[in-house]
Amino acid sequence: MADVAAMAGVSSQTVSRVVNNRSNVEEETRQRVLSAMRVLGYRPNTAARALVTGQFRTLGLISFGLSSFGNARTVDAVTRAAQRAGYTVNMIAVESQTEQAVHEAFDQLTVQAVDGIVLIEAQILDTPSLRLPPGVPVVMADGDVSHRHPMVDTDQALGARLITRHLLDLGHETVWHVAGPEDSYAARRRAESWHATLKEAGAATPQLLFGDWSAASGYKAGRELARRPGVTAVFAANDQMALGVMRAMIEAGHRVPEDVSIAGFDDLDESAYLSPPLTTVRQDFDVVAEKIVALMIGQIETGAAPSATAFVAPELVVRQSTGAPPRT
Amino acid sequence: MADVAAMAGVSSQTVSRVVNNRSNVEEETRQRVLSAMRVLGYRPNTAARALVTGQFRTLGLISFGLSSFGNARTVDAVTRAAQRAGYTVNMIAVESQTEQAVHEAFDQLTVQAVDGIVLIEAQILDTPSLRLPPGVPVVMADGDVSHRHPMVDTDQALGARLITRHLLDLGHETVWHVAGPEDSYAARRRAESWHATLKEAGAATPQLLFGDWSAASGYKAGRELARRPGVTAVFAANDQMALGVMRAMIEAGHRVPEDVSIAGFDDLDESAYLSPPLTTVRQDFDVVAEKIVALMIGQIETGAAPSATAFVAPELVVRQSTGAPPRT
DNA sequence: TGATCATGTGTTTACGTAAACATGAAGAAG
DNA sequence: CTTCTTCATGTTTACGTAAACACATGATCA
Repeated sequence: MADVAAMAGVSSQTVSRVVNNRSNVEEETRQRVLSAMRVLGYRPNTAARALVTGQFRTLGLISFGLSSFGNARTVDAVTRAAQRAGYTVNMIAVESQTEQAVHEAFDQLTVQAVDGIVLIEAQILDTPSLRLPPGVPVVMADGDVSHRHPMVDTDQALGARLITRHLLDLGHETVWHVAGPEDSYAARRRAESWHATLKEAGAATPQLLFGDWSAASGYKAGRELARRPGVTAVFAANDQMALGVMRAMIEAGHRVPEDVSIAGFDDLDESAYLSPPLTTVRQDFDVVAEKIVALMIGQIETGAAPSATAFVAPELVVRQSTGAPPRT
Repeated sequence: MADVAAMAGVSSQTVSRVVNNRSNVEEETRQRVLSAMRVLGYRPNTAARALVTGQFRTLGLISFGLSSFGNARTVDAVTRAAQRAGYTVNMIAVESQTEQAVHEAFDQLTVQAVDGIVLIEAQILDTPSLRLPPGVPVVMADGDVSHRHPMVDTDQALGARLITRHLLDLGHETVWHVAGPEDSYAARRRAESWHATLKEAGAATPQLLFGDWSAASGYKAGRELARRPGVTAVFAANDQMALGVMRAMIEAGHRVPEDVSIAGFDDLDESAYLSPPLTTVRQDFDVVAEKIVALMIGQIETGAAPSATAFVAPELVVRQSTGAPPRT
């Protein structure tokens, strides 16, 4: 910076003003500084800048890994949204979903310089015990509404209702559900809404099965369901598990959708090309990410901590894995 | 830090020594400082530390998005490997795969403070024109061997050979190939190896089809192949495209694998649960990531720029989507 | 015994930037 | 014509840390 200043024949403070686009610099001087910057290949030193401003223009992102499609899409979308807002994303993948691990991640991020933290796919943690570093804004991309941090999420309840109603409307007497892990808010909300929708419709509420979002766990649940007579409709809490259920059903000799209808949740890019193509609920991850980043930046720049909660509506996508129940 | 020093009755320099685990601090003093740190909730300021050391303990990661499974797995694995090595990862998702965009990403990362840059899924760029900022180590996770940067990758050629040989050994006269995009090194290497393997075996070398890694593009290619008589074996350059090909074949009334064998590349978690389960080649992303990070950190800490290239062997996974050709 | 050395600690300084304050010149208002 | 503004720019300082150097103290060696 000193070199640039010398070359342009101004003080370093003027260079700083040009770099930060301050108004009170004469156009001619600005040009002189800019060309000196170009010639010398000047790059501002983020560390020094952060030291003096206390801002890093970086968001911390804590997630539980990218193997689940939903997480990967959310991480991707948040990263892009943050970039558009001029922020960089510092990602931390937490191995196990324990409070201890999340805690360490927070520590690492606040030690590492971030202006705010986005927590994705929050498992159900004893959050009061998570003494988060004060002063660091947090936004959750899943989690309990009662948290003292703003939260943005797909309207899981609406999605589950849409898919359950769709199956009931096709004439199925009831709908079985393969839920996500018990300690996931998203999984819980989907399951609760499925249950409520069945009750509203006066349908029986079959026993819940649990998976861990993976196709393997869906397959396991599917084998159990395949053995059970009278199962004509299954709603899996995500597409990966739906895929596993479908495989198990087909292996057991059931036809989809003639003998059993199967629906998922997420709408992977691949889901339209499964055999048969999967009926599912599409989440708009981009909109969720936009809102997360907007809330985040609002908090960072105003200092306020709005306790806002935003839900984004998902959309039912009917394909060929669901149909009318077999006539008995 | 000054507060901690005052509380422990030492100089700030001694606190610094404790924080950095220097040897020459008396045990008793160390304990006094540590407890003062705990009491005051002291967190070192990364910006100040980086300013004075010139190190950020952060890796920049440039990728073209997480929608392709291979990328997502690589990003995930690199992040975890970096974390184990005490580094944080700063992720940048490049929208379009142009030199311009990659260039901007580099700029953003060097302005943002990183010690090194990992470039994933490098498209074929006119790299000489990419005047990368000097002094910042770069490791590529795909790309041309001739680059002046170290590269780590799965042995694409071996993988393609394994799968092509597998299909030939089953008795197929030849194997069709749906390649990834033309400007991808990985896609090109897989296609070249497929071609060479066919030639070695004296088999015909059918016309190449191209996709863009997505299931949709695989479906499109599959519809074309389904119309063509005599296609008994298809090797798609990744599992997502294989899925699309499979769907197209099934829609066209071909049975898999009785009429046509289909194989992929990557081994998604889901691939074992497709109908039928997909024969594919498993890449060991974790090992690739480990090597990337090791090379990266080696460069950062020694300052040397080894022009190393490491290939990680993939593994053939035979499932039910491939079988003997139909008897004519 | 004195010189040399290792060890634990303190003091001073530099890192690169932006905020706060200071200055001088040109224009506006009275 | 004076005084007050406004604007463009320069000067000084602070941010929090670690490196470099300095200084005691006690141990080790010839």
